[in-house]
Formats: sequence, C-alpha cells, structure tokens
Amino acid sequence: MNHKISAYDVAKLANVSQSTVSRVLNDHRNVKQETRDKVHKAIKEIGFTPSDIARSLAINKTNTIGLIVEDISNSFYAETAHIILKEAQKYNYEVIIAESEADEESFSQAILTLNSKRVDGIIVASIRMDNKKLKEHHKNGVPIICYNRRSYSAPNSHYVEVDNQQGAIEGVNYLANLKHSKIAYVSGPIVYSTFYERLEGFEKARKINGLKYSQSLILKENLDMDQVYRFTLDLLNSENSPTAFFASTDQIALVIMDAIAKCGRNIPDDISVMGFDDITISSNNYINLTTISQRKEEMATAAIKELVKIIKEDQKSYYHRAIVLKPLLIERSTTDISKSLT
Amino acid sequence: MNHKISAYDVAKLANVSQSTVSRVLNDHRNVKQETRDKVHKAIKEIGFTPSDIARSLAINKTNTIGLIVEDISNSFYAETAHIILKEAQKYNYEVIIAESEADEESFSQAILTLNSKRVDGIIVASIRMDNKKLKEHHKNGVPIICYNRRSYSAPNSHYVEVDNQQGAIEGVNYLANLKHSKIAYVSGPIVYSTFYERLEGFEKARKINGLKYSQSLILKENLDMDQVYRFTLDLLNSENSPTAFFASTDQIALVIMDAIAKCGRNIPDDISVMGFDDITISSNNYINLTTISQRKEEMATAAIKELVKIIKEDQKSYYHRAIVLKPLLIERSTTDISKSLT
DNA sequence: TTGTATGCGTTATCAC
DNA sequence: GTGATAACGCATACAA
Repeated sequence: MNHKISAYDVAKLANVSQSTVSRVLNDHRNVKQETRDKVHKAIKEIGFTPSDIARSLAINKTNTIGLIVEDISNSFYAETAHIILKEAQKYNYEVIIAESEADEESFSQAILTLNSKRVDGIIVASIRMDNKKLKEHHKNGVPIICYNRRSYSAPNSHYVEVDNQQGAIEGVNYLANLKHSKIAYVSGPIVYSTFYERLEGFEKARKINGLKYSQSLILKENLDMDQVYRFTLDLLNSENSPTAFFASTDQIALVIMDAIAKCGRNIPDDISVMGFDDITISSNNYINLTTISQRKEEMATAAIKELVKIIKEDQKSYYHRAIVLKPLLIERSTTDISKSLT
Repeated sequence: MNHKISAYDVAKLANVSQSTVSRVLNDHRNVKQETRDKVHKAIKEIGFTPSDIARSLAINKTNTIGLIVEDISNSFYAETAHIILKEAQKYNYEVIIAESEADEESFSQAILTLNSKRVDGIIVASIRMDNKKLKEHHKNGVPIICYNRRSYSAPNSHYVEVDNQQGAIEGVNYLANLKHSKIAYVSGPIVYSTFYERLEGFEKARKINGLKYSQSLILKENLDMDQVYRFTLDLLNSENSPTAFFASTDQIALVIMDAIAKCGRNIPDDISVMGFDDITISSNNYINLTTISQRKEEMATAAIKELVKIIKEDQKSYYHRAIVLKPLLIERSTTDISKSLT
C-alpha cells in the first residue's frame, strides 16, 4: 500500500527533517536548491503522494466545493457538472457532486454530507422556491450559491440565474409573431422558481399578445412524461387543438414532438414546438429544436467565479450576489419561420 | 463559521471527555444511556458536525471511492455516475468523480488526484486498451476496477464489461435476418477495447453471414461527428449505398439518422439503423433506436459491488475479477421487422 | 462506563 | 536554511 508512506519517510531517505519536505512540497523560498533536489529525488524513489486529508486538517480548508444536483444522469445537470468541474480546476478547486431530492430534508442531508467533508463552498443547482432551510445555512454555514433556481424564502442568499420570465415572454412573442394565436403551454413543477417564472412570463405575454386563453391549453400539474404525452395527444385530437406548443423544458418538448409525430402531424408545418433550456440533444439535427437557451455555460462560470470570490473574502463581510443573465432565443427548425410577419 | 466547533467543545458542554463524545458518535456499546443523551443534547445545542477529514486521518480510510470518466456531460458517463452514486450509498461509500482524457498521462494524473484524496478504491470508466500505467497502479496502489473498457496491457486487473464482440455479432445476425446484405459499419476509436471488440464482432459476423464486403462501407478512423455525417451522406449518394447502418454507439447512430433524414430517406423503410449502448434518449419514442444494450445498470452495480469486496478483503490476497455480461438486443423502430425472415 | 494519552500526516511558529 | 514542536479534530489503546 502506497498509503503507509508519509513525508516523514521521505525525510529519512533524504536526510532532512519532515518540515523541509513540507517546504519543498509547497514551493517555499528559503530552501537550498541542493536539498530541494535531494527531496524531490527521494519522493520519486519512494513513491510518495502527499495526503490532502492531513493537509486539509492542518490548514483548515479543503480546496473543494460541493455541487448539489437532483440527478446527475439528467443532461442538464450533467452538462452543468462538466462545466463546473472544468472551471473549478482553473481556480484550483476540486468538486464533490452530491445528489439530492429537492425537498428540504434531502437538501439539508446533502448540505450535512458536504459539511462533514468540510467543503469550502457549495453550489446548489436544485432547490425548491419555498425552501426555508437555506436561509439558516446561509447565515451560519459555508458560502452557498444557488444556480438556475432559487428559494424565495432566502432573499439574501446568493444566486445566478437566467431571466426566466423574460425568456418565456420572448418565446411567446416569437410564436405570436409567427401568427400562432392558440399556443399550448406545458409547465414543469411550479415548486421551482424557474417554472414559476416561466409560467408567469407565459401568462403575461399571452395577455399582451391577445392570445386565446383556455385552461385546457395549459398543463402545469407535474412533470410526469406519460402525462405530457397523453396531454399532447388529447389536445391534438380535440377541437381545441393548438398550432404551437411551448414546453417549459426541452425534455418536455421532446415528448411533445414524439406525440405529435405519433399523431401523424408534421413539425413545423402543422404544429410548431418551442422548448426551454437548450440541452445538447436539442441542437442535434435530427431534433433541431427551437428553444430558449438557459446559458448554462455562463451561469456555471459565473456561479463558480462568484463562489470562489465569496470564499476568499472575509467571511463576515460578503454582500448578497444576484446575477441574472439575459435569455437567448435559438431559432431552429421546429418552428416555421416562413410564416413570420416581419 | 461552523467549523470552529469540534468534538472537544461538545465534550465541555456535556461535561464529559472528548473520547466519550467520539464513542457516542460511533454508537459504541458501553456508554450509559444518560451520558449518551447528554452528548446528543449538547451536539444539537452547539450545532456540531463531525469532520470526515479528521476522522479519515485517524482511521486511515475515507469511505470514498473515485470514479474516473472522460466527460461527465456525455450521457453514458452521466448515467453511469448516477447509478454508481446510488449504489455506493448502499455500501456507505461516497464517490468523487474525476474527469480525465483517456491518454496515459491524463489517466495517471487522475489517479494521482484521487490518491491524494486517499480514496479507498477507484472505478475507471475511461481507459485505452493500450494503457500501460494501469498495471503498476494495480500492483501497488489502491484497488482499481475497470468499467466498460479495459486495458489489454494489464491482463490481471479487475474489470466489468459487456461482451462487446458478441453484441456486434448479434447485431449483424439480426440485420442479416432482416435481409440486409449490404451493411455499413461506423466504429468508434479503436484505441478502446469496446470498439476494438465490436469491430471484430462485426467482421466475424459479416463473414459468417456472407455479407458483401467493401472498405467503403466501413468507417473506423475517428469519432468526429462531422465526419460521420459526411460519410453517411456520401455513402447514401454513392452507387454503393447500403440498406442498413450499424453504429458502434447510439450517439453515432443519431448522427447517421440525421444524415439519412436530410437525404430524404425514410427510416426504417428505406434504411435501417442499429446502435450500440442504449443510452436514455434512444428509448425516446421520437428516436426509438434499435440497439444493443450495454447494461450499464448491471455493469455499474457489479463494478461497485466487486470493488467494495476487494477493498474489504485482505489487500494482499484478492484475486483477479473479470466479469463479462451478456449483451442484449433491444428491438425498436429504426429497423424494419416486417422483412424478418423468421 | 468513562477519562487520559497518543497517533494519524500535514502546516506553521518558533528557535537555532 | 533548517530542524524541533505544537496544532488540526478525530479514534482508540490503555487506565482507572
């Protein structure tokens, strides 16, 4: 086992003290080049890997941040994690990914786990808008920054998000501009700030554009994909059939597209579909979904940048960060641009 | 900051010694219920979270395993990570995900990082078949188990994989049975054992079934998606146009499907497509790709189960584990079953 | 049943 | 420049 080897063993081999080994390891000045070489040679020879565990204990920080996601197999979280992993590296931080349901108890459990590991900061990518625990964690724990979603119960917590309401508004405006007057909307669970705000945006824009309103055009109960599928099928076969579907996530849009295809309708000739998020698969030409970009890359980059700043600041003095990015409509081929009014 | 609070503070508050606090924390017998209660009360009151860092240092293990993947945003790795995260929890292990290119240097770097963190074991989901470093890590480092891919240069290392050659054979047999006699094959990079063996399987089955052979039907240069796209397009427009495409990954199959659609051909009426891996999106009805399942779930479950066993065993005595799962053909709608001979 | 003392592998503060 | 030595926060052998 490698792990029996400590800096002390290196010291013996190099005929120096263990503190000198430590100095060499940390690139201190005031070490003669000669002994520096001796130590490096001994390290190689004996096969020594310094222990981050012991180091962390000694310096009281881990250079590690925690990332809480709901389900890493979900492509949104997976892509987020990838970006954060890469970005963290730039700041010389490692990241530990913790999965957690979005409810308060799971959330607190995840925070607890990460606290046990003594992470220096936490990015929360999965929180319900009514989460009340965040507030106290924010007050007396390690720095936490919310990503994509936030809790309205912790107004002073840090967060990075895209302007979801604005995104939905732009989406509806875009569809209205394509002469769609009857638009169906499928919401994700409105326990999340993202979906709450997207729905609000949809409603606002619907009114502004004077679009038809019907309760039956809107699905906002839950995110069960079978239900979305049936909803689409039923709507398509009803007399109330819309000419466009606005899905609050790309994942939902895929299900809607599936149902539309099964109905024998053509996209976008018969029915237009618009998503929200711009996950990777959406840009695949076989899908090619028109969508509102969530700008994961910018969100993630900003989140970690701010978090690192907060960590490095005097813990007491940091002020409240609220970063809101502008949404970005990406026009692809599930909406028929030939009908454009402009 | 939470982190100033140690078991010692709890001890003072509860009027016991720090070792008693430790005993309570670890559920030792031989602690009076009364003092147990006292301690728990104090823990709550003072808001104490034990440090895994210090604990790990003391007991010389971290209850953590490392997972090395190429790119967590790749759905194959993301889904793998999800399963492993869940499974690890059952064995009371945490997991640290490290991204690494598959080349030897990146690989060794990732191993080094995980070793610094003193993980108890490592699952490698991304290794080239010619990797020579694995062998030495296997001999004198923490337990390592390869997942999905393996290195032929380390024949005694542990691994879990699906029978890739057999999978490709079954795929070709299936297509041949649908009267396809001209089948194109797109390989992934054959620096990986998976693709090496799938290609071998394809070749074997091609001969057995007496299928047409032409160098132009096979693409095995690299995994650049643009190239796959052009390859498909060119082939479709050539006089050598095949009636079926066998893609060595579902991701590749998606690109092929895209190109086919762009050519105005219909799937499966004009052209059949078969993938390999069965990633989540493949079962989406809008895609509905016929494919060979990699059985991630079983692979991942087996990998972590074996790894935990190896960790718990006497480190010296563990024998070589090679777990090979049977592939599973999943018939969906990108292959035309109406032409079936049986 | 509980307390004392020691060690885990580092870093950091002193002296020399 | 370098070497003792005391933390860091926990687990544990040994005493009591």
